[in-house]
Amino acid sequence: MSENYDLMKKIQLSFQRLSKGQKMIAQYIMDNYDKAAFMTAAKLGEKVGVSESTVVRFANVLDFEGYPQMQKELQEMIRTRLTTVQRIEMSNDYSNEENAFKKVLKADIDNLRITMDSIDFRVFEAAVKSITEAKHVYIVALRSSTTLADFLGFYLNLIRDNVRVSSHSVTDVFEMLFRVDKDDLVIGIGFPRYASKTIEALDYAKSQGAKVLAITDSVLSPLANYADFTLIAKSNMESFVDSLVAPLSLLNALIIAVGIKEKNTVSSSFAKLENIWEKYKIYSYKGKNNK
Amino acid sequence: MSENYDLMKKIQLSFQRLSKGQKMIAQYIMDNYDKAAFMTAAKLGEKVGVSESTVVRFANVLDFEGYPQMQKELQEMIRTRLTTVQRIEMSNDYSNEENAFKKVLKADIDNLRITMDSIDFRVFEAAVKSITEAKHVYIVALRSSTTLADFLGFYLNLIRDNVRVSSHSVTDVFEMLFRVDKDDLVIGIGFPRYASKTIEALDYAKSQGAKVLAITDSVLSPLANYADFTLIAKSNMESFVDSLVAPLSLLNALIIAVGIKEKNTVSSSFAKLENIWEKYKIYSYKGKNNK
DNA sequence: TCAAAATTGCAATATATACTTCATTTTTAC
DNA sequence: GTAAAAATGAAGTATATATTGCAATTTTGA
Repeated sequence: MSENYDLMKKIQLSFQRLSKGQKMIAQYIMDNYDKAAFMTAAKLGEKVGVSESTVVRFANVLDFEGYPQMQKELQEMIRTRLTTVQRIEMSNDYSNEENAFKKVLKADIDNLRITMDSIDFRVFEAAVKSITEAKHVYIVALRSSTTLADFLGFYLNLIRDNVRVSSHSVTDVFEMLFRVDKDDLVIGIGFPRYASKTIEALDYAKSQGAKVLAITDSVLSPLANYADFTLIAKSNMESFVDSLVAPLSLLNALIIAVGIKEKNTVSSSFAKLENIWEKYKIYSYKGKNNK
Repeated sequence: MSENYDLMKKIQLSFQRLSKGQKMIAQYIMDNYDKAAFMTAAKLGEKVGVSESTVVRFANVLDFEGYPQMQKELQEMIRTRLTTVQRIEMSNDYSNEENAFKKVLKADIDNLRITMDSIDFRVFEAAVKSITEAKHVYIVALRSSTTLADFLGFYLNLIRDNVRVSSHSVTDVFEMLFRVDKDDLVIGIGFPRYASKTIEALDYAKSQGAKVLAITDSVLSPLANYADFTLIAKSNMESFVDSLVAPLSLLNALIIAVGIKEKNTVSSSFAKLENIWEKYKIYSYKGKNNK
């Protein structure tokens, strides 16, 4: 995965022995390589507050023959960051099925990006905390979201006790939530079209004083109304399939965050978790090699 | 999602009324904007096989004052494509939990990218074809992969009849496959650590002459040994959680491809599928608006 | 605190890049 | 098939950009 990040490394390695002005240039390039790559020596100097000459000399210090050579490497770096994904986006050739396939994956990548850029991390942190602190955790989801609930439940159960998942049959939901109280957390997962039973379940949970975490696709989602915390993951897809890719990734992050937090806690599940980590390695190793 | 793709649109709109040489330039820029953005007029001309003058005139035709102005817009376009994802990759700041969260999503984006870049599309096409042509489709998956199987089964069932999914209990698998024959397709989904029951099931299916499609993480996967087609989706994750994000996206693509194919086929399920598309729109619309 | 060394900015110079003219070739329309 | 119109490339010119010498300033180390 690590390609030719050589220039950045080079700058970092040289950083100590640079002059003050050159350090400013180095810092700017590291923080804004995407802009710097397109600037002339003069503009870059102006931006940093240093003369054109200093910029040129900076390039020399880094063993470049001149500024244009350094610039070229910056540009090459940017180019390698523009992967196939973006190229497809640009391409006009939507004719064949291959691109159609790639467009689906690209749409999912976009969903992930948007999710990543728009997450409110304080909410995420609060969600992690509430999962670790709750006496019982209940996961409620219906229709296609059940797959997400199963996944989340599977891993949370490895990490901590008292995690329950609503099964596919609708009548179970309220039975499951019958004893929910203020020390519990109810996680509701729902994406369009939102199942009304899920909403009702969250409503009930809230009325019983339980904490409610909603995982859905928008702050306008009906699930958000009944939630103490709402985590947003995009699920747009230009077809009849609801893409649960971004929500799934969000759950990955959530599970890992909870895992890390639990790992640092002296608790009964600690040894168990350690076990799982260990186990995972073994599995992975065997799995990859037994052809 | 559509930002300032104006330049590309501009080129597309103008395309018809361009001269032959200019069309070549236009085509090159659309296909290689990432390279073009860094070229001088002379180099671009050389690459396309046209004179520097023609390149400059091309910029003029597109209403730019000169070549540098056009180049600037190309560069701006590239900049907007470098999203947070890549910037995090560059950033040295791995200290806080927020970045840790983003790293999980980033890892999933990478998984998707690798999956997208490495898929053998002929296999994908063959897989789609075999799904549409099979008399019965059986989906076999165990452990955490069951969530994927449920998802795939849910949607394939909307599109066509005779789709069966192995449930969570292991004994069911062979009962389910009891009547499998050469006109059937068995889809096996398995990621490390590969469940041996899944492998045995595929082995059995093959011995009965059924077609076998494996969805797994590597050509070296044991599932691949028994498969007629193997679709690869990366599931690497630097933690105890197996990320099923890329596999899920692959299934999205598969489902949509099958859907499109079925849509164009005169068959009993056609009307049903149309119905689903229609339904989806209604759901989506209602879903988004009923606050 | 002071002098040597290093760094810097200005301005002159050199180079790279873009633009334009004009003669030649290609395309278009009858 | 032919002439007018359009497009093109070569070469010269103009402009933008980079480099460097030098004097002024800042930093370093005793």
